[in-house]
Amino acid sequence: MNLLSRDTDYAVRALIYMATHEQGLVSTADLDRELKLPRPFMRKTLQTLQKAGYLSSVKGNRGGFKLVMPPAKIRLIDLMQVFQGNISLGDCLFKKKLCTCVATCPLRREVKDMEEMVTARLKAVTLADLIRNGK
Amino acid sequence: MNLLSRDTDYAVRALIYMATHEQGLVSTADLDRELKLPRPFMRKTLQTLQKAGYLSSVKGNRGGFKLVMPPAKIRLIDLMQVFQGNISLGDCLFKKKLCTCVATCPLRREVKDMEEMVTARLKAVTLADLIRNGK
DNA sequence: CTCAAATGATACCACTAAGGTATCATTTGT
DNA sequence: ACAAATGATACCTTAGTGGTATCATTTGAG
Repeated sequence: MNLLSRDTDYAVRALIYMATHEQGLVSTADLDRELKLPRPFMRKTLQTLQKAGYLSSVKGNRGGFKLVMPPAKIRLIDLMQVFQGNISLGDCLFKKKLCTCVATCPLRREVKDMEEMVTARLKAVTLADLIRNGK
Repeated sequence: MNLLSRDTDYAVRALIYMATHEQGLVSTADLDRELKLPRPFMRKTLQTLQKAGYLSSVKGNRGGFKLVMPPAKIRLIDLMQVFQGNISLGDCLFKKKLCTCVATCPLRREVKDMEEMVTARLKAVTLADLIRNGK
């Protein structure tokens, strides 16, 4: 299982790079060179980050992306939400016709508890934290 | 996302039923009637539980399954392991050629920490706990 | 002015795992 | 003898993930 999807992972890597190399615009090609990640995928990821308000973009030759949000304000949980939707550890099973059985609801309660622990942690972690811990 | 797979969920339901209705053998048909779950799927699940040592089985007419392990010894994490393999929140991304980038390893560390919180909790919960909390 | 280099938008593709079904063989109480 | 049960196993369908391709548009540099 994976708490983080590939999108989220790549996004974090890209953002860390951009935050620690403040030299104007960074293009997909640059990131490809630096991070060795599949280029078209990364491109899509950056576009998403731009739409979500983390990056500004400049089109045309010598164009690229630029980080426009301070790393301390970029929470891991928000990035996950952008790429993976709402975080939940007990997704679909709730919606279905299951859980009519009272006896198993404690199971759901357990899962819900764990979900809260995890989301609390995710809310606390920012890009700035990740950069700090990486040094 | 789902911490528990359907197998695990069904298994828990079945085991709770069998633990709280100690009346000899329980057949797939019985469980189908009681829990309203897809019968052939449940059957496969019970066979797996049998192979894993939680149930004994009797073939033939009037046959069925019987719980052979005390609920207090049945840990949620073990059931999950049976149906879902080793529990992990940061699976595949580790194995790949990623994570060469030092800067993002703090991300992995975060995930690992959360994974430890969750597994600690899962280890602590037994079928007996779930039954107790359901009353 | 032209062209290459970049993003915007979007459609498409392949693979895998999860959830579920079907079938045939075997056993056994009635 | 037969129906009712499990054992074993193969198959199917679907959705999500990871990834590619394409066309349009913009723009700095020669």
